[in-house]
Amino acid sequence: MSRSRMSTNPLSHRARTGAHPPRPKEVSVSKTAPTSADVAREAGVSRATVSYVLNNRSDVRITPATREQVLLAARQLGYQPSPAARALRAGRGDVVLFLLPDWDTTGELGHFLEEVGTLISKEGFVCLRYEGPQWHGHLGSLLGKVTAAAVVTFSPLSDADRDAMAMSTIPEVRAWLLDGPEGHTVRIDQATVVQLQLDRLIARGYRRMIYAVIRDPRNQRFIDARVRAFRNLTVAAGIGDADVVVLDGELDGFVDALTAARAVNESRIGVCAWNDMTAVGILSAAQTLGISVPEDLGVIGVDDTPIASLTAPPLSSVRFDLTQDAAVIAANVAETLGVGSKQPAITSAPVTLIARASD
Amino acid sequence: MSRSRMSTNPLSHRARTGAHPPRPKEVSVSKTAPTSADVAREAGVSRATVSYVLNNRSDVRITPATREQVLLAARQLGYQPSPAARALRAGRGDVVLFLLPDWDTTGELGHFLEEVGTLISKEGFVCLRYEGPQWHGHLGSLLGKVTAAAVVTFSPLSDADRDAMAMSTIPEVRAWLLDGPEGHTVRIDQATVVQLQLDRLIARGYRRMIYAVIRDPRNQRFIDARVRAFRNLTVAAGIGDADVVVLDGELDGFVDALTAARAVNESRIGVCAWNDMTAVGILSAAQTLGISVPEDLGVIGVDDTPIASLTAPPLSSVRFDLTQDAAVIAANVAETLGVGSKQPAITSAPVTLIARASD
DNA sequence: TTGTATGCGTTATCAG
DNA sequence: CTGATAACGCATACAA
Repeated sequence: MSRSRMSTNPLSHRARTGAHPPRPKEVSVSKTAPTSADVAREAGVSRATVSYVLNNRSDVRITPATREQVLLAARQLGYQPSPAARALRAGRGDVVLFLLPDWDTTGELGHFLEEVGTLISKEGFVCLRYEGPQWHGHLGSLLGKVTAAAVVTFSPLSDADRDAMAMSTIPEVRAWLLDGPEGHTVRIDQATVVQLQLDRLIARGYRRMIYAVIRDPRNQRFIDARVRAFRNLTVAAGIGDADVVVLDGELDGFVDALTAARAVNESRIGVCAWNDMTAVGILSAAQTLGISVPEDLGVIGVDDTPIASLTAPPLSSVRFDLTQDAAVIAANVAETLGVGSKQPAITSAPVTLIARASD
Repeated sequence: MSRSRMSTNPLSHRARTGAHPPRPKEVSVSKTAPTSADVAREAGVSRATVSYVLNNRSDVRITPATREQVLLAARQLGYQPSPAARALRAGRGDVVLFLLPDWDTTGELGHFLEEVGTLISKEGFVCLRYEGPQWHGHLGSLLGKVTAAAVVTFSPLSDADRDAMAMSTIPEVRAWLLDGPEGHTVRIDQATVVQLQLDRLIARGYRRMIYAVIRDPRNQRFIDARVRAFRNLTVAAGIGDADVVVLDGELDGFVDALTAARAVNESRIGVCAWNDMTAVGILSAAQTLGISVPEDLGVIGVDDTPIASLTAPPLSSVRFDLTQDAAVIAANVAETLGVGSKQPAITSAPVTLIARASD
């Protein structure tokens, strides 16, 4: 564990800590935030009374007059309780930390996160995101800087991070969209996604299938799961002519792949695309080669992104809805935090196919 | 009287606190995190010494032996300093809060945010994002829950939020990508983006221009700025036949718009698209209508997203690079935090056109 | 060089 | 019902 105190200059942040310098206690415009003691003085009561009023506790009875005094003083001074002091006193903060993998948080996943955040905020907590690849391996440092009430992870942590997490007393809530073996975690069933694509293509008369995916290390785990599902499902469906093509993000590669596939034989090809962008590449390659969609080739994307409505022909796509899962995660967090009331049943995300013209 | 009664004795600290809550304090597996006092006891030194060693202060000299003792004890106990206590003591926390508008943080903007985060983390702070539309109007509540060292805003705050910000003692750093009038803030010059599109199209021989944009309230301010630039620039370039079409995200609308444009006359049309997705719509509409690109119609997108390489033909696109701006913002934050060393010159984001086959 | 005492702002407890 | 006061964990002048 890194015990380095980082480069924080010990002198600089002494600027506002009034340990030494004589503090001019004036009601006038001062740069230091007012404390509950200031409010108490202004209202002519004790600090305890201020605390009682501001936290409006039901087990203590305060004279309405006193209460008003306190409220007024607090408003006048613009009093805001110090989160640091509260956290120190309470033993935990009000921040729920989202540890996001290097995923694309646009679209459905973004909604999911927002939904969870909204739900949790109802319990008086605030959800902050730590995003990008930067935090990997530095979780310990992070936890040393922010007083978190809980950490929500969306994928397994690295060894170092897991250790840091275990070392701390902060609870981890797992919202693993992929890796959860069972139970207390959300699962998007990747096999269902592929199955919907295949079922549709089979229903439309395709007998020859290709799984097309753009190489992307960020999503490797998801990709692996889907490819596995594709292999299993095609075998189960008795489709012998199934293939997986891995591409990089250039049109040429798509054209080549399609050319090669057509060279084998000219039968109609059904393409299960990893996502909508991959599907766009397939459509473009087909156009380039003069292959007509959906007459000679069908393609179905995943995610139902806005672009699916803008291709020619418009793209059929599989979408999943994480709304229910958001509620599950929020409930898990609430329970972990000891503020939960209800416990929604565990559901798996509804997955549906949005049919458009690409087949 | 009782004032003098309770002197903080490092030894009695634990022993005598058990007045009310009988807290069993064992060295064994306890759920509470170890404190610096625990480390001190374990190492057989005072709390001050522990603090000195752990913050490795240069103005105090510690016996190497003692230092090792402390370090060892800290490691053994898995000691992690409490952020809450540090924040309370220091008067400010180590969290820099990014207040993100409801923007798409994929692509270049995402890189920008990561870059800023990485830079700031070098100064010992951590950047957390508060994302989505949810926080608008609730900034006060947020600031009451997290001990932030600074808040970085990317667009103007609402009145309520601005008041809350002003009420607090937390400094606001403005990284307004669009609204900054001048000076201390980052600016993506929207006019330059449009200019690059137009220059290219003019160079390729187009004399009739259309600005195409997909309706999106989230980006309205950016859209307005670009449309304004388009109008000004086409007038300045002596292009009389310039038009702006606002679409929603369905292919039909694109087809209709292009049909209408071709109905006026059959001259070649240059399309400045709001972004790559809009450009995809244009390409699809052209394909649907049998208009060949780039022979009869040219289109240039913005953002140079991965999809630009996957259309048929591949899409020319304008990209901007916010790396330098990230450094500027990071420096601003550092300066505000009083930890900054250098002050990079203010630059505006380099904007370039990536030429592909769509013209 | 190390130990002692104090305060940061909040809340809980208990005596008036 | 109110007032005084003890912690929470850390950092640091100052004394030894």
